[in-house]
Amino acid sequence: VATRTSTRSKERLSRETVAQAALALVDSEGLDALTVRRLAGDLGVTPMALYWHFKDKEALLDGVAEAVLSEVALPAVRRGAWPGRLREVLDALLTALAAHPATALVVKTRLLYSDPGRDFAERVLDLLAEAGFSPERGSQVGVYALLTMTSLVSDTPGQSVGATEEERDQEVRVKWAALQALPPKRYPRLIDSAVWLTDCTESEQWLGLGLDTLMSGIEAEAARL
Amino acid sequence: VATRTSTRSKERLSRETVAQAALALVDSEGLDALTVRRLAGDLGVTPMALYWHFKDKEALLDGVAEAVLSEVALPAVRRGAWPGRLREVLDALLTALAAHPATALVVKTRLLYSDPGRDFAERVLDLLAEAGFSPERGSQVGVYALLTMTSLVSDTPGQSVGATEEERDQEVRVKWAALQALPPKRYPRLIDSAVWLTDCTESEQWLGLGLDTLMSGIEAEAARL
DNA sequence: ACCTGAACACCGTTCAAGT
DNA sequence: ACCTGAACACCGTTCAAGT
Repeated sequence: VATRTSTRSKERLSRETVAQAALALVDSEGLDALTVRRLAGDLGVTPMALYWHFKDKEALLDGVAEAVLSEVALPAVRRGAWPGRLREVLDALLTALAAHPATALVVKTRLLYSDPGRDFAERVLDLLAEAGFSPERGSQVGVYALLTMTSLVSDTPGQSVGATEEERDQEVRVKWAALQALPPKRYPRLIDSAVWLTDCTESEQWLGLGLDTLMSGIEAEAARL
Repeated sequence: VATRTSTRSKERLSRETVAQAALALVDSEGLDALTVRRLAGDLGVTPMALYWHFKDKEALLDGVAEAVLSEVALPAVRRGAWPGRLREVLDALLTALAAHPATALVVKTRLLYSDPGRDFAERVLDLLAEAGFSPERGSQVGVYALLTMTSLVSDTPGQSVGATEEERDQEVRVKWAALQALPPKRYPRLIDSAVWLTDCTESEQWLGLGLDTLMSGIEAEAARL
C-alpha cells in the first residue's frame, strides 16, 4: 500500500499529531497495521521517537480513542422525554464510531480515560437516572449500551477494514458459498439467511436496528422499575 | 506462573488435544498468552509441530472456538411461546461463554465455522422466523443477539483473565480512584457510579440484566412487525 | 526537550530435513 | 504421518547516547 502519510517534513511531533497519524493508519489499514514501528515509519521517524510522546503502546491507543471520542457531537441539553434524548446521545457516539470502525474495539475499553469520553458517559448516566434507574442499575445499563454501540460498528457483517474492495467481496463470497454448501436438511435457515449473515449492504439499516432494539430494551427495563 | 500443563508425556498430539490445551491456556492466562511458541512449550513440543495439526494460528483459534461451542448445552426442542424458548437457547450460549470468558472474543467471529456453532445459529434463526422476522431481519437480530452475548462476557466490568486476584483488585482500585479524583461539578454521576463502572460483584446479575434487556428489545421489535 | 542506535526478548511462518 | 532445526521478517521495549 506504500507510504500512507506523505513522509513528514521535519516538523516536531506532538501527542496530537502522533495520535492523529495513528488514527489515520487504523482507519485505512485496520487495527493490526498499527504497530509502533510502522507508525514511526509513516511519520518519518525512529520507532523510539514515539516513546517520548507516549509511555507505551497502550497510551498510544488511549490517544487514538480520545481522538475518536472528541468527534462525538453531543446534542445540546434540551427538554423532552428521556428516551428520545438518550437515543440522540447514543446516536452521536454511533456516528463517530461509524466514521472509524476499526477503532471501536479500542474505544470500548477506554471511554472513561478521556474528557470527551467522560462527558459522554456522564450524559448517559444522567439520562438513565432520569429514567428511574438506580446508580447501580444505571451503570450496568450504561455499560451495556456502550458495548452495543461498539459491537454494532466493530462487527458489522462483511466488514474488513484493511482490505481492498475486491478482497472484501471475495471474503464475503467464500463465506456465503460455505453456507450454501451445508446440508439443507440440517441447516435450512442458515442457507436461507446466508446473504445477510455474511454481508451487510445497508449499514444504516443495521445500525438503526441495533439502536432501536437497544432503546426498546432499555425502555422495557425502565418500565419494570 | 511456570508450566501449566504437566510437560506432556510422549503421546502423539491431535487436533483435539492441541485445541484443548489452547483453551486451557486461554482460560488460565488470557488470550494474549496464547502464542504458538508458548503453547508448543506447554505441550513439550517444537512450535512447528503445531503446524502439522493447524494450518496457521487462525485455524488454531477456530479450534478453540469450536471447543467452547461444543459445550453449549442446547435445550431440547419443545413447545411454548418463542420468547421463552429463545431465551433458553441464548442462555445456553451465555453459560458456555461465561465458563471461558477470554474466548468470547474468539467465538464471536467464528460461530458459523463449526457444527456446534451452526447448530446454535440454526436454532436461533428458526425461533426468530417463528417470531415473525423476515430472513433478512431475523439474520440481523440473530447477529445482534450473538454480539450481545459475547460482549456481556468479554467486557464484564473489572474482569481481567490473566491476572491474579490481587492484581485484578489493584487494577479496579486504581480505576475507581481515578474516577473519584474527577471534578464533582462536572462529573457527579461518574463519581457516584464509580463502584459499578469499574467492577462487577454480581456477575449473574450483570449477565441477567443483559439477557433481559436483549429479550425485551427483541420482543418489542417483533411486536412492531 | 526531543530524537537516534543498538540490543533484547519475543512473535508467526516457510522451507528443508529428519524418523 | 508426524515432528525437528534453522532461518526470516517482523513485534514492543530498555537503555545509553546524541543534539
